[in-house]
Amino acid sequence: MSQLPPLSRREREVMDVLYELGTGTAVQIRERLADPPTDSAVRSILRILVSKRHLERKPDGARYVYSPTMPVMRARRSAMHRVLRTFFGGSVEGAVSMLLELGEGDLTPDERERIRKMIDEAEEDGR
Amino acid sequence: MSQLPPLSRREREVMDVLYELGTGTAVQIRERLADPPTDSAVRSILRILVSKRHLERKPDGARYVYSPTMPVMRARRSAMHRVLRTFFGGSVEGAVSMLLELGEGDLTPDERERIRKMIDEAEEDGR
DNA sequence: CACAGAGTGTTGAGTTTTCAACACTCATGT
DNA sequence: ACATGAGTGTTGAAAACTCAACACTCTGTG
Repeated sequence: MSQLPPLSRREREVMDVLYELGTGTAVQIRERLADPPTDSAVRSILRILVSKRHLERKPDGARYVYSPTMPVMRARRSAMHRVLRTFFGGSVEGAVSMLLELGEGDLTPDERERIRKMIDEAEEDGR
Repeated sequence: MSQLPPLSRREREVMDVLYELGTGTAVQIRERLADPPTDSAVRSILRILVSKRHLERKPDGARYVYSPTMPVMRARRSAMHRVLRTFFGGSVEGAVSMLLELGEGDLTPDERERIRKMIDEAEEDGR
């Protein structure tokens, strides 16, 4: 896929936080970690992630702001693809069904309409 | 969520294989692993996963058959939920859009119809 | 029954992760 | 200028991971 070194558990957790946040400082990231380690532990992990090319960082005044090197879109695609294959045997129908179930409640009529429209469009593009 | 001990990288890979297969022996699992370790390494991991209660095993003649302790449905739900939150900010619409894109090609008109129907049903259930 | 083959269990060691403690840097306020 | 606070970097050691080597168990076949 992208040939980056694999991640340890903590590293993955940090990446998840950053994909959720888009961008963040060491402290912001620490705040979001389950069972948070110390400050310096978080920074060690961040330094490793930078060296593995999973993250990049930019100075912002006195501190650093970290962000994923892999574009969000690609990460999204690959995360969803993995879940689709692993847990739904590749069945889009099954996966959508689960999503609708999860979204039950906070799914507006508006959204539903747009989803219908997307299916229609898929119909046309579909080879 | 379910309070099981966290997984290492290899352990997660093994779990993924078993969720895809449903059930498998040490050798079957090894065959499916990327960059496969030795036989005994796989069994070490399996033993650890059993002790962590992520897997259970049943003797089947001379060998063991391993399977996840967490029901597939629950694992599916939680995997999809994580992706939805982490990569799509909770947006069902965004996630469905990605799925349709991924499924482009092998999505039959039949399936599309059933997906439409699911949305209609979600409409009624929707609180 | 013995033996070959397929599968499993255990041990111990090298490697990687994880982290606390401590030192540093840079702004800001006094 | 100096103290303070918020942020960062480095180190080294404990814990966890990964695995090869070897020993074991079971099943079927001659």
